[in-house]
Amino acid sequence: MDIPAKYEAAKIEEKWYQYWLEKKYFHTEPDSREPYVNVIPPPNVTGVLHMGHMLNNTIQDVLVRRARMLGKNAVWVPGTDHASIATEAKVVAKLKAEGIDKSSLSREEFLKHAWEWKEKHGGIILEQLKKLGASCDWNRTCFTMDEIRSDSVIRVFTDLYEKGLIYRGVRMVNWDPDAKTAVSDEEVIYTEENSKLYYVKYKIENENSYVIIATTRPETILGDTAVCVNPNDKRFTHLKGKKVIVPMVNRVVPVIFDDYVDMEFGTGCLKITPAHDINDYEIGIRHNLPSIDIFNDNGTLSEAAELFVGKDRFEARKLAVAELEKAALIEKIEAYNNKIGRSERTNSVIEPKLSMQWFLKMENLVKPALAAVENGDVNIIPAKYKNTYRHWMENVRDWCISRQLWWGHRIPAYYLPGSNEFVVAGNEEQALEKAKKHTGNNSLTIKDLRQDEDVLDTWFSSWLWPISVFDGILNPENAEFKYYYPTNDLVTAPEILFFWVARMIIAGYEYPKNKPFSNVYLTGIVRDKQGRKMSKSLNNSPDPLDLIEKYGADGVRVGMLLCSPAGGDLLYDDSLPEQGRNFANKIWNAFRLVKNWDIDDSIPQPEHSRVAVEWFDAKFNQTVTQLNQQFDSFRLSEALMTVYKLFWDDFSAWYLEIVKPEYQKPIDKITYYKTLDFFKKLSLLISPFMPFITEELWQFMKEERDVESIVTAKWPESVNTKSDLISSFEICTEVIAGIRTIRQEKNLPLKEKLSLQIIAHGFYDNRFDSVIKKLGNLEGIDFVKEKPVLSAGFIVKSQEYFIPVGNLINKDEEVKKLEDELVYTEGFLKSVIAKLSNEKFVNNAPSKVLENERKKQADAESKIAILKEQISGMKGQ
RNA sequence: GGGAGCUUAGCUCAGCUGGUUCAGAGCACCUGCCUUACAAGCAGGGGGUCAAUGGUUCGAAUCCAUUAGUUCCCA
Repeated sequence: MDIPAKYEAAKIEEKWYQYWLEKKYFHTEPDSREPYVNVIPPPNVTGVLHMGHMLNNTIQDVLVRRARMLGKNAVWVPGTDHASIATEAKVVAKLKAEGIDKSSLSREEFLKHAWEWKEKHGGIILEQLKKLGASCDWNRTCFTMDEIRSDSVIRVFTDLYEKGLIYRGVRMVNWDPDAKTAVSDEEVIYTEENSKLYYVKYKIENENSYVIIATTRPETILGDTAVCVNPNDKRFTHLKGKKVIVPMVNRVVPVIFDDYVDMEFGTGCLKITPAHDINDYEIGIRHNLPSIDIFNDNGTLSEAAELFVGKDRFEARKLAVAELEKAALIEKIEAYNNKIGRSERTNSVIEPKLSMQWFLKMENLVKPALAAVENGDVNIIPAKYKNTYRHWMENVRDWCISRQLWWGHRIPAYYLPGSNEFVVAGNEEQALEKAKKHTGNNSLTIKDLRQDEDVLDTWFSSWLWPISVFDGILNPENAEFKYYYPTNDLVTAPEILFFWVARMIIAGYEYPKNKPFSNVYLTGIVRDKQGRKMSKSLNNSPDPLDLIEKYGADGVRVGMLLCSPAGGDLLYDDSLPEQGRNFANKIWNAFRLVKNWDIDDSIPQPEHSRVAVEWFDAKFNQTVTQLNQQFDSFRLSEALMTVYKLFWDDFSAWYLEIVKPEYQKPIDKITYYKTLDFFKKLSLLISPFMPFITEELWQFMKEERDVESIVTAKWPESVNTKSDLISSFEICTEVIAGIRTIRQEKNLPLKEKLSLQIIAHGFYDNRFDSVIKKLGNLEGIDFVKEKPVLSAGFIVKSQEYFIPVGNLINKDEEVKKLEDELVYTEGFLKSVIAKLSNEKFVNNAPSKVLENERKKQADAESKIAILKEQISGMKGQ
């Protein structure tokens, strides 16, 4: 057979992926089997694959492929998220580049552009996932804004509204003046930035004195409605009942007293701007202060500011400082570091702003979701995130679900003509009916109603994802939903534990009244070698597709998994996929070796091959048991390493080397077919991690396989094995290593046959002597009573081994080696005896531990005897 | 400021109920090999006061406390 010496992933990956699709191996329908369900965390519809996706989707694919091999009806539902803010921002930017301003377009016109953009760029990421080998059921691909998903969102909104859980209210929100929308707390990133602290003089009314107030935002002085001090602050007791004059606008405002003020900060005297600071807002409510909103939605100053109207807030700050300086109202300016919140999407400085928003009451909704994680119905991996989850759920605030955008699910609230009253309904017709009933005015038409301009937060659609992908909101009784829900494993990043995971659990208990999934596997964050998060702005993220091209999808998958324990960050380096690629090459070459053997029916199976088969069979079965445990506890990195070592160390370095016939000699039939069978079974274990190369090999194994594709093959059974054989083989490997070490130390050529002489003490296990003979390249193994002259030796488990090496022996060196070992062993024995003569230890330690210590003592004592004898023997020579 | 976690070999990490899995793995490193499956390889080897201190215990990487460094979440 002609198989190239280097494995070339690029040549086969595309072929097998197409083959899997044609055969519809990834598609499932409900049947009598147990389902295994995984829904993809929907990537942004216009996004491109980054390293985080690679990690996340590799893990999902490994889980899904193994479940499929376990005989479950495994389905992985793919899809994309409309991602309101991110997508709208991209469309706005694209239009801007074409000279079109969003504000010049109607809502309908803008949405037309947005949909065009989605059609053009949407789903690229899904095509990229195919390159990775993701075994998604593509027929089930969903989009959070397709018909079923949109209708589900609207249905849920109206339902929650009718339950009294959705309300409209004025709230302080995080306003993004660039995107002109409110963003959630979670979407604001706070960082330390250099700014300035301005000490401004406020004149006390009817007095010729001032209070000094430190502020980082002098432009907001225009919105001040009070000055506040701590009631315990003795410096300001004289201000009781006084009023001060706000600079620039000369507004007279009261001095109020509130515990909130930190006496240590600044001058201990705080200006209160209820419209533009969350704490001021709360103080404002407590003290019944008016609130003056001085900003427009785009961050420029409004008419209410009186000064600098129309100027940008940062421009206004400069102007305000100049104005204050002109009036000699600035006492000093200090450099100051403070935390500035910026929008995750636009990087614009967040403006706290009072605005009318829609909210979902969370207090009661979270209760079953909190309980589910506490009682283990939903299992979070790693468990440390349970604490974080609990903390958030116990301190949950109402969810601001409206966004001032166009791309998304428009809020189904319809305002009555000339009024702020509204009805909430699933569509215009229903809204009209409700409006007529509400007003008693039957002449109303659809045109009289005005739908709310806002859309819903993106998470308000993705929180339904595990339900809505099976149409479980609109048709909760449908057969698919009943079969597939609840799903099994959710794999996602810890950063969206709250935005998404927690809310899905909430929705699960509110709608189908059942958990959305049983396990949440939180991956780490992919970082670069310096520990920095991979990001576009740092330009430190490799393009996943380049990596796949360079190392093969299998290589990249292995690379991602090798270093990613659940919840631990992954410090990415090119050496990782390289290791994966090397592994693929190793597998490839092992296969080449086996497939190129000539078989001779007439030769009997050599003894060394017979025991090797017996041993590897035991080792394989033992490893499958271990592997299953690792999978079941989501220790995927460890599982991969287990398979890696089984193939590389046990199978390639030991088993194949034992059974390998001499150059250009044929192999016996029994060993050949046994080896191919091992290869087949090893491929099965490797295939969830490396689906492409294992499929390629599978196709070469036409005679051995029972199904056409490895995708649908059965995961090997684990049977109980003789661990005795495995430990016996370990001794054999130590003996071989001992021989090899002597060969290397004495510079004995590999081709020169040596003889091994053994002084046996007690029972000598000879089961693997044929193996020792072959791999040690020995001409024979003899048992002797005394140490042969001019020989180098070693001890394994109180058996003495010697290799006669003629004059190459350096007596002094050998004696030194033995003496070193003697010193060590005597020290060891001393510590064991100390333990055993400690009465408290003997009385308290479990018998198993005691037994072990006694065995240690016996072993050490016999070893010391041997060493002493050898040393005196050497010296006597 | 409040909360949670982490610190084990040069790097990334295991170490699950305190005791033969107790100091481990992979990579990297060093030495010798182009031994006809694989140099993307083979064989051999070195390397750690388990962050520090104190405590509990017959026994601590493992449990407790304090400290230092670090990461994340919330404000």
